Amino acid sequence: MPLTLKDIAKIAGVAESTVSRAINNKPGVGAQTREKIMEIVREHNYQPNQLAQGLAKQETHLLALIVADLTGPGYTEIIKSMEKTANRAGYQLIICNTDNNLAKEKTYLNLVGQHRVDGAIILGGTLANNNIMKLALNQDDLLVLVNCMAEEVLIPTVLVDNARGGYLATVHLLEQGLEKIALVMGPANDFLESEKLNGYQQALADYNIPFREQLIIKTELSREGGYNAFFRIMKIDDLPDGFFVTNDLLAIGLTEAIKMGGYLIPGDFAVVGYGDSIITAVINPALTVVAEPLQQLGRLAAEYIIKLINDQAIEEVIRVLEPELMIRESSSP
Amino acid sequence: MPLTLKDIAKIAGVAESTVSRAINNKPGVGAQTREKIMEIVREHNYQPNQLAQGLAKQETHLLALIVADLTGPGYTEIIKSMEKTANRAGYQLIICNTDNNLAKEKTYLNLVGQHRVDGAIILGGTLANNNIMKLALNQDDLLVLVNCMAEEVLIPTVLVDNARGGYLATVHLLEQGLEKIALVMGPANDFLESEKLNGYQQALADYNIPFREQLIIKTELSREGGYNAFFRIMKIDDLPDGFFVTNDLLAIGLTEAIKMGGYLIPGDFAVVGYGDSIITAVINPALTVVAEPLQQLGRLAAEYIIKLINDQAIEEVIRVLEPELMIRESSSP
DNA sequence: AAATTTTTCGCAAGCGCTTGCAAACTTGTT
DNA sequence: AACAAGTTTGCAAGCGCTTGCGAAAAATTT
Repeated sequence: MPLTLKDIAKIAGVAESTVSRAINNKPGVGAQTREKIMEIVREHNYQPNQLAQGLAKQETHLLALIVADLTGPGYTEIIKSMEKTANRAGYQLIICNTDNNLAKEKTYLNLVGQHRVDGAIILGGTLANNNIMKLALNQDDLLVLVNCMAEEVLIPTVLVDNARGGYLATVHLLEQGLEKIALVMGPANDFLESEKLNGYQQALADYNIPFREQLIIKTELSREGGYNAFFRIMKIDDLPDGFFVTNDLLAIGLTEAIKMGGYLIPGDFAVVGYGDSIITAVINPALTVVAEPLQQLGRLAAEYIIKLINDQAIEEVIRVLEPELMIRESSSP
Repeated sequence: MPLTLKDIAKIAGVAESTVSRAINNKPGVGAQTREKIMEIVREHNYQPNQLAQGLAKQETHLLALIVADLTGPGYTEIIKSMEKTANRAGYQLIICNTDNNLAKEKTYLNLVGQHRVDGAIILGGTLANNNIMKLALNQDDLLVLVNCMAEEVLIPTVLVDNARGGYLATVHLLEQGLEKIALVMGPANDFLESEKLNGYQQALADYNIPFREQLIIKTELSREGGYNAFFRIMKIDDLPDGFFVTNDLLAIGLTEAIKMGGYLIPGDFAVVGYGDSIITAVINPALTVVAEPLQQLGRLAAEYIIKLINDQAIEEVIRVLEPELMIRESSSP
């Protein structure tokens, strides 16, 4: 079994408290004493027991990362940068994949209450606008939201301006001279999705193109959803000339369907996707997309929660990042 | 601040020890006392402080997931199932992304020594065959390896039979009547990669096809690597008629290069990839691949480490799973 | 050289929980 | 009714660390 503080103290011939202060380089230890202690610590490769440390200081240096589905688009990129930032500040991330399962969500949210973690980050999903949140808030747990929105309550949040993203995508298509732009999106009860719709509508308005309900296809966020969406839209009278697709899986399905129908991209239909996942880059043709600053999302989220833990002020409680249009083949003139 | 055991004890009018025993449903508590206590616990929504619990019991119920790069192919799928299994057994996973950085690797491996976690899982990467491992082993830390191999030392490991995978892929191409099969792979110092090469050679031997060194292209595991590999191989005298590519990024680059060169897949060149990532499924043409049982990998790894922690026996210290060939368009006759 | 300030260090309590052991209480047996 | 055997409960120590406070030692002042 490993050495304890007490052991080191005995070896050094000083009190535990002195060793503790030396290690955490706190004042109140003489220079030579400190050096002697540190020497012994190095020599024996002593590692403080973080559990005991945590208990004494009432902190775990652990953060819960609550996410509905780890395999979500771009999540690993976000998480990587989150982990990096957290780690630099001495925090670890623990994975909480909820599978959209209410019971698991509750359990995980409880980690904060159990003093298992110092704070939690909720990444994506619809958990945030759930009534669970209120429970969590009662016990003034520390939370940060990433790429999702809480209703009613105000929680520090980092997200991308999806309305802007929708606007950029739509304007881009309009600028190509297209006027009949279809929007293929996920369920509208998802805040992120409805924002994209807003951006789309705003763009149409700015270009004086009338909004046509027919051109909006709401479907599940999957490849099949995208595939079927195309054939659904091909049944309307006045066919579209361009597509704005709000999700990479949808985009894959849609492009497959278009090609299956014998049409050309961007010749017959221009397509703009959302999210700069590798997938949208490798399909043929490479998709023009609205790209999100994934690393920044992760970094900011980590910074926010750490600030919260350390009682530091947060500049903007709702931090909105700008998306960017990446023009590739699927929408070239 | 939340309630403690002491508070509950006071409310119930019993000793702390009794509450503790009741909560952990240990024997030695009368039925009615237990019920009364549990009632109070529920009513006040008491949650034991896991830090204190851990300190007293000398366990954290935390597992370190050490991975070189979270965005690795199929990793999220593995991790998801790992997390699920661990969670069912009451363990949490903490993310340790090393970025192939030696210092970070050391730090993370130390987590075990610091009593920060009960055990660690190393996923992929080349950390395992590093000399760091010996350090880790000194202190009889609990480790499990997934999709990587340790040299010299024997550590419980779960991996896919990559030789078999290479064999399956090559035989499949041979069965299509092809005889000049190029192998595009990553660095051969990676055990997984060299195993695939072994399988490839075995297949050739079984079909009495002479092995030609020229047909082996070793490159970095990236899209560019795959792209360049094609043009490198097109310089040899006797051109190949099929490709076995050991990595999805390589495969993307390679197929791009082939198409760029004006060739058809599978008409001019059949291609078989490795790893059933969504990427290989969505590119055109959809790639025939050797698929790995990702979920099983994750589940077994979690089971292994938990067994180790609980001093239970592990059936097979090196557990080898079977890959499977998924035939799609890129290799159809 | 004495008195004062400053620095260095150790004592002991405490963080919230578990657990061995002994005390108190049941129950059953003769 | 008395005692053995078993059950239920509480006491107290301990897990490894931090930290406020007072004592001892060193440095500074007069």
